Formats: sequence, structure tokens, C-alpha cells
Amino acid sequence: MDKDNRVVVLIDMDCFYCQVEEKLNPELKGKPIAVVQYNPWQGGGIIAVNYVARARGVTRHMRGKEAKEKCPDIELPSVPCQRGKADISKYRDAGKEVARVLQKFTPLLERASIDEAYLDITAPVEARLNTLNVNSVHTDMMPNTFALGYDSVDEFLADVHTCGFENIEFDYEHAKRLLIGAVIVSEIRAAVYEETGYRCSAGIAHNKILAKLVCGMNKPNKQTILPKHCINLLYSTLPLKKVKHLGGKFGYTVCEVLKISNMGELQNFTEKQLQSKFDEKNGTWLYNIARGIDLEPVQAKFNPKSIGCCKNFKGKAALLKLESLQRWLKDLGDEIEDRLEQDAIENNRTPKQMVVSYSVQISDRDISSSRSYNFTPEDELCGELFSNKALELLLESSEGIKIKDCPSDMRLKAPIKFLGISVGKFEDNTEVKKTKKILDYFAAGASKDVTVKPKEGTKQEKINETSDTIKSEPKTNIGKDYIMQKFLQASQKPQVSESIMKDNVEQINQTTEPVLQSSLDKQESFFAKILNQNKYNPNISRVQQDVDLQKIRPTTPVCDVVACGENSNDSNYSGSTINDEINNSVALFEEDPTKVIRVKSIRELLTSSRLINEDPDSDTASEPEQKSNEVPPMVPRNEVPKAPQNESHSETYQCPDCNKAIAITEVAEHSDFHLALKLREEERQHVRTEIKERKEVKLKQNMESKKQQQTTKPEPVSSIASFLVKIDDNIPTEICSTCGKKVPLDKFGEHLDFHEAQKLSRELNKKTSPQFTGNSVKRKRKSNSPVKKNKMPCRPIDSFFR
DNA sequence: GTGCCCTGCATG
DNA sequence: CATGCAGG
Repeated sequence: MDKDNRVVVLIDMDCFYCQVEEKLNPELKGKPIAVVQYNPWQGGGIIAVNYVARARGVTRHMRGKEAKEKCPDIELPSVPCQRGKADISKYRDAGKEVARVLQKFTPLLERASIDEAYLDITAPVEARLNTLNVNSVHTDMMPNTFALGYDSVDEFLADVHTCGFENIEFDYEHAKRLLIGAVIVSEIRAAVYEETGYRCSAGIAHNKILAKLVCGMNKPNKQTILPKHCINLLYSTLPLKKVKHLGGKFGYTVCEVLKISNMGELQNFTEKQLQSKFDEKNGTWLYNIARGIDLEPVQAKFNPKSIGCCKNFKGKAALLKLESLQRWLKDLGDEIEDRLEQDAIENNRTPKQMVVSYSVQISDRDISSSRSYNFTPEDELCGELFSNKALELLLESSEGIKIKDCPSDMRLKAPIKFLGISVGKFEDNTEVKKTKKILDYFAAGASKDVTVKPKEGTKQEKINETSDTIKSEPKTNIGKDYIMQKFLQASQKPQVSESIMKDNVEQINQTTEPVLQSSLDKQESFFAKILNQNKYNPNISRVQQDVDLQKIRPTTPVCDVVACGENSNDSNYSGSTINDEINNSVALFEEDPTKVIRVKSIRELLTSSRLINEDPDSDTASEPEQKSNEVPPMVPRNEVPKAPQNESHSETYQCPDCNKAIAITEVAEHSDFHLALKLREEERQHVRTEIKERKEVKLKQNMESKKQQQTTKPEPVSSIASFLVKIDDNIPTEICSTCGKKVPLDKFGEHLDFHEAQKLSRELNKKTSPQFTGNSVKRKRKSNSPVKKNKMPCRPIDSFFR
């Protein structure tokens, strides 16, 4: 509707890799630096230059060596190398850190790359308008702000204050919102700096393309507004290729065909003309963008849809031998495994597909190709899944990767110039079992559970009945009831709820709306399981009562495994809407704030006892769920920033956290929403440290194995072995009951933590995706076994010989 | 001989 | 599903 009056922001980190390096190594602060990428040839290729170095004439497209000549005191930190290729994980992590700060300001956040994100702040702006008089806005409230078309932002401010009376074309309503937007963006950027130490720039406009366009116009650490009435001024000199989507072949073609070179000239063509020269869609798009119109919504998207890695083998580096092919596939596969492991912890999801791509050189030409594979349940048993499957796919593919027939020296028929493995088609881990759980619930529970009789009463009565049950019988079957209730509430489609209420198990099974499922409790069965295993532990009930304590608790560690709410479901659900995305992204707490308590108790249990047995498959998830006596409040479904605020006729209150105007009746829910966000942030913090610890463990282990056996292949990464270093008889040790190994006493706590982390990770991966896991546990097992080591779990190489 | 790597989308 | 394009 009001697509043309949104306030859209692009946040772009200034020379991000450099900033990350500076933060990691404070000695670099203030010095000229450029981040270089491995290839030691001539000092490595520069991929980022900080502003000190830019002032001295250093640019990208230089090699480290040239930079050094131009600027002798330049520091050249290098992108770390792991397994023979660039490892950008620290930048990835840093980007996530920033995005998490941004996410506090609006759920309508779209991560566009490692260091860029779009925000739709239309709603926060609208909310601020209720409390902030535009005429009282002062430039102090937005330092480092520029308005395109004005010499200083003061002039723009003056225009807005005078309602633009002197300027016929001035769109006051719009300009006002951009101005407030700029105030908010100042706050956002300040928060980013405050919380991460990183500086960024921003573009503020009424759509993504313009925000992006204008973001880079003042850098670093600055923000630029593009008022509507200045678009034409900007376009009059703007090369067409500067506009996103026009920077490549398409833009070039447009210029050629129309014989134009800047954006302004594009306005000389009618929509019909443009459609006839290009196609209907592109024509319309061009016509609109020429007028500053871009209707593309900011999508709520935090997580990537695929995870992949690849490597070029240029020139002489091309792969010729089967052995090197295998080795590189192994490295790529290992990296994927590592990243998936973390992803599983953070997002509780599992990929269902992998793609291997490659290019080969065949008589002077590079032929590229790719093959995909959908994981099957048997893959569970398959060691080194990615690399082996990739090899299999490669060798099967028609393009003649085939091996030359000289077994002594297994050479490839054609040199491989490029290899890549990626995984995608993620499914939420709990998703799979949700329907089953509900089925189980009815199948097993309905007979003895008198509180829910699907065939009686109206829908409304049902829900009330369920809630009452929860209140009066907190100890019995709450989990199941609760799931059902959530299921019903999560449903945005009345007729679906209807059918669930009225009908039986089969019908639920037929209700295969992914959207429906996506809001359900992501962790239910996992936690239920653990709880069941420990249900006799008195800690639970005690911890449970501490709801209020939890609310003020600033640092209590919570379980690292909780899905961090970053929408695990941002995949291709056809029915998925932005609203779903948003709801999913806060789903974790929206569903059940008490979960945090449960999580905490689990964590305590895990650390304080070793009661947990090995059996992760006792599928008795429907036992008593721990539960507080209140029904957790739901965030109203229409709590979507884009929804127009109907402020005038109902009493509202301005939320101090987000400045949104909140109907008095919804204040409680709203503050719960913020609480949820806060809690989630804490969880994430914990996940981050957890991952860091795991990494250290891995690192240790890697070094260890390299020392020990340089001849063989790299050892498994997360292995217990890392805890076995230097055991000296003089040091007091204790036998770990889990692995039976001797562990130095002072390391014992750490050691238990290791098992805990591993167990959690295993649970997560195993629990809901019997089809496939890529977790450390499996790797560890197989790699630790010398028998299996040289085994080809998928298909013997020989089978590819003819 | 010297930009590499990663991700997402459109297309047939 | 495979491939190529685009963008950062």
C-alpha cells in the first residue's frame, strides 16, 4: 500500500575486514592497514583498505607489495588460511554480531552480505512521530548526517521545518519521515558502535535501491538522506551502472540499446517502450526505478539459505591427480561440516541437499558443471559424507572427470580448475517431528487425557478449556496441551484451526502447512526428552518458580543449544510471508518465555550431574512439561512494523525500548516481546562463547594431531584427545565416567563441559534428523577408528574404473 | 598470470 | 535440476 512512503535504511560497515582486524589487534588502531588475502605472491591481494591507508593513496587492486611501497608503515594483516583456503569466519561472526544489534531496532532486517543489512524502519519512525515533534528536531540529534542535494543537513532541516513552502515539489510528509528516520539511524549506528566497536555508514531513503545508492556517498561513519525531491538531481549526473542490478551485463545492454549512459535519461522512455526493448518485467522495473520507485520489500532474513565453500585452482594449480582431488574435497567437506555444526547449534536446522560444482579445462576451455544430491537416511551411516559424496558425484558426472586408466598414477583426464561444495534446503530440526509429536500426543495421550476432546465444543471453548487445564494442573500433560495450544494460536488460518479442533489425528497429519508448523516450539522434544530423563530431579521445580528472578537476571548462562530464533525457516516456503518471518524470528520466546527457565535447569542438570544416558531416542516427549502457572502471552500477530498504527482512537503508550506507540491493552505483551528479545540476545551471547570454546578445543586438537602424525590425514577435530595432552603422573587426575579417560583434575570441569557441549550438539543433530548428520560426534567416532579410516563408506573408487 | 570467495536468483 | 549472472 504505502510502499512508496517507507523509510528504508542500508547499513554498510566501513572497510569491515579492516575494522575487524583492528578490533582483534588493538595495536593496529590508527595505523594504515590493508587486509590481504593469502596468495603470498607480491604480498597478497588487497581486499580491504582502512581510511588511514586510503588517505595515503592505497587502494584495492593493489598488491600488498605496492601498498608497502606507497605507504611503508602500512600493516598488512592477512585473512587466515585454513585447509589451504581463506577462512573468513571471524568476519562472518563479526557481521552477525552487528546484525544482532541492528535487529534490536526492527525485526524487519535483511542481511544482504557479510557487512550490509537493510532495515525497514517505517514503523519505528511512525512511532517516533507520535512523541517527537518534527520541529524540535535538531542536527545535534543526528551527527554526521548529510542530505543529498543540500550543502548541509541544516538546510534540509529548515526546509522540513518550513514545511517546504518555498518548494513546490517538496513532499513534506515524506521528508518529515526521512528526517525522523535519520534520527533513529543515528541511534542505531551509535548502538552498533557502542556494542561492537564498529563504525558504519548508512543510506536513508524510501526504498532499498535508493538507500543503497546513497549509502556510499558519504563515508566513513556518516549517513546520507535522499529526499524524494532530490532524486532527479542525483539522477541527472548518475551513471546508470551505479544503480544496483544495473552494474552488470543488463545495465550495459540497457545503455547500449537506449544509447544513454545516465539514470536521468531513462525517464525519456515510456513503460511500453522499455517493455518492448527488454521484457515486461524488466521494462516495468526500469520505468519505475527511473522515477525512484522500487517496491521491493525488506525481507526479514537473518540466516543464509545455503552454506558453501569453494576454491579456484588457477593455472598451474589445476588439479591433475585423483589424490589431490580427494584431498581438496576432503578439506572443503570438512569446512562445511564445521560450519554446519555451528549452524546446527545456532539455528537448529539441517540441510537436506548438497551441490558439488566444478570446472574442468578441456582443450583451452573451461567447462563448468554441478551435480546435486538429496540426503537420504542412509547417509547417517556414511563417514566423511560430503567429500565422499562429492567425489562420487564428480566421477559420475558426464563431463569426463573420469580417471585415466593407469592405476599406478591415478591421473584425472582433465585438469580441474574449480571445486565447490555447498549445502542447502535447510529444514528445521524439530519441524520433522512436530506432526509426529502431535500425532503421538493424541494417539497415546488422548485416551487418558480428558482435558482435550477434539470432537466437542466450539473452537473458543476448546482454547479456554485448554488454558484452564494448564492453570489448574500444572504438572500433568502440560507440555502436550501447551503444544496444542500454541499450535492453535500460531495458526493464522481459522479454517485450519477449525479442522484441528474438530477432527482427529489424521486430519492434523494432512494439515501440512509449513507456515503453521514453523511457529511451533522448536525445542520441545529435545528438552522434553532431557527433562524426562531427569524428571526426578528436584531442581526443576525450584528453578521453575524463579520466573521473576529470570527476568532480571543479566548474565545467567542459558542453554547454548536453544535455537536462536534467527528464523530457521527463511527457506522457500511458498506460503511464507514477511509476517511469518518476523514471527518466526521471535518465535522462541514468543512461544514460551518459560522455556528459558527450563533451559537453564537443563543446563544445571547437565553440568551438575551425569545422569544423562546415551539414549537420545526415547521418544517419550509427551511427559510432563515443566511449566509456569501462567499461560505465556503471545505477541499479537499484527505486531508488525508495517502495519499502520491506529493511534488516534485508542490510548497508547510509548515503549521506551522501541518508541513504538503501544495500545494500553497490549503493553504487557509488548514488554514481553522486548524481554524475549533481550533474553534471546543473552542466549546468543552464550552460544557465541560456547562456539569459541569449541573452536579452541578444535584448534588444540588439530595442533596435537599434526604433531603426532604428520604422515596421515588430519585427525578428527573435536576429539577428546585434546584433553589428554601431557598427562603426567605427578598431576592429580580423575577418570571421566563418560569417556573413561584420565583427565588432569584442574581440567576436569572443562572436560565435563566438553562432553556436555558434545552431547548437546549430538542431540540437536541427531534428534530430529535421522536422515543425516554432519556433527562432530560422528566424525570423531569414525576417524578415531583406524579400521574405518581408510574405508570408502560410500562407494569404492575402483568402481569408477572401467 | 595474477581477485577470491560466498550467496542468491533467473532461466529453460 | 543445471547453469550462469550479479553483487558485495
